[in-house]
Amino acid sequence: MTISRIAILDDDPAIREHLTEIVTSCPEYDLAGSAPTIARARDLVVRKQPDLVLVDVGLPDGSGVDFIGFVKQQSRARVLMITSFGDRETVVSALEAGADGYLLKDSSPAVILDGIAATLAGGAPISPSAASYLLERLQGDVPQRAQPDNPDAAPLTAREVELLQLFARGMSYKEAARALDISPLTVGNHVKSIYRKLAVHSRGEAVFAAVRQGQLKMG
Amino acid sequence: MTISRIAILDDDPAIREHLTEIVTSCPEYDLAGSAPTIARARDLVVRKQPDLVLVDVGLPDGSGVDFIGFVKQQSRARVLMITSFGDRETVVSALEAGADGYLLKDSSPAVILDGIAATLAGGAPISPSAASYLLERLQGDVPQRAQPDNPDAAPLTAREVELLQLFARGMSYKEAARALDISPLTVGNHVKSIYRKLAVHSRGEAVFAAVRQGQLKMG
DNA sequence: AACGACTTGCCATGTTTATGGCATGACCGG
DNA sequence: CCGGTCATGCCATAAACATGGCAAGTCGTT
Repeated sequence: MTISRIAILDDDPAIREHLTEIVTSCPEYDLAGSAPTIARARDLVVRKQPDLVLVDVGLPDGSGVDFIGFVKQQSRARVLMITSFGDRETVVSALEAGADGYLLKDSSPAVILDGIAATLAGGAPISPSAASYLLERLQGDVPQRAQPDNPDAAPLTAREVELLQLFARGMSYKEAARALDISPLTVGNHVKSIYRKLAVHSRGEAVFAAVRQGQLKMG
Repeated sequence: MTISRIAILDDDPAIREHLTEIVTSCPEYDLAGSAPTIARARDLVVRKQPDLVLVDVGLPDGSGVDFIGFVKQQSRARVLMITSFGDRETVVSALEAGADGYLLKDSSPAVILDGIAATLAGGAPISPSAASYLLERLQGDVPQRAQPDNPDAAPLTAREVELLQLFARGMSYKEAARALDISPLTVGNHVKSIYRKLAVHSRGEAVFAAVRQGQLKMG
């Protein structure tokens, strides 16, 4: 594993130093540079092409959020927000802009190091209080259809899902049977199971129910 | 601050014990109970009304994901997933179903304790590798697979969509006809139009195609 | 070894679909 | 006013489907 090169964007000298220490204390990270302003950070990113940029939000010459887009456009660097701004607006807009993680500044050095490692590994470290805004979105979009719970609960078997896919693509019993190399009569039996599990009585209803429950994906 | 009461749902006795130790080692948490199956966990949640439930995904009698809805419906407990299932599908569906956090089982006891505290405090602890799936959604801006566009492009009429909805809910021609107060024979004519427009030959295929094209919504 | 599940196979019967063609009235844009 | 689309209606038929019951072999779990 090669050494990862990290850049820092924060206007507070004390915090820059703090982050610098955290980064350089780790043998597998080098500091590619640190900048107090977005303007200088642009330079840094373009010239040094770091692997990861730690970004604050409140900068003298603008918001760190606006800087994210630049980074993503000009390099392949990952972006980890480390800031004290924990409001919904900032969190969501930063992540929408392409940030790969969002840590609050009260995070311990250990958490920050973990976060850096996770980001470089393709993960997305997000402080719990920030993540809750994400969930609001996700859950808000989907108004919670809680199923009335079939008594005969419904995990379809692989075979059954396979059949539903064929039906969704328009196959008849006979065609599906040929596709799976089984008897059309067996297809009928699988269909019985599917109908029982989904509590339905036709292929149209079954396909719909399966899609709704996420047991049948579209491609 | 009163003591928080926590319940555990996990089929592995060793893990139950592990989590029990973590929870009870902390003076501000009590163990409200632990269950190896969804069935027993339902009981637990209803009777003890814990403040937080730690839930695994792979249970003998179903997926922990399906259990989330029950918890949310029957109590005000928060739900923290602690599982080794880190795949996109599971993560997203769990969080959509209402989970308040998602930690992978390789998390250290300290991380789990932090996660429990954060969840009870209204936060949403999410392991970085799981959170990356959330960001995909947010940043992906819904990539919207572009359709190859049928030559006989297909805006279904209101009537046709109406019919498809009834089919998706399992109605036969006759039933749909009664529901719409038209002749079953007319239903057949609408079906012909639908099939032509969607280029399909069965209700199953039609429902699937319509859902995929966003012309048929689920509810 | 026994139990449950998934998968496979068959029979039989009544119902429903899929698809062709043909026709009327309403309505809208050119 | 004419052409097109929409919604409505009817006839007919071969094919496919929905559903019941029955059974054997392979699993993994108990």
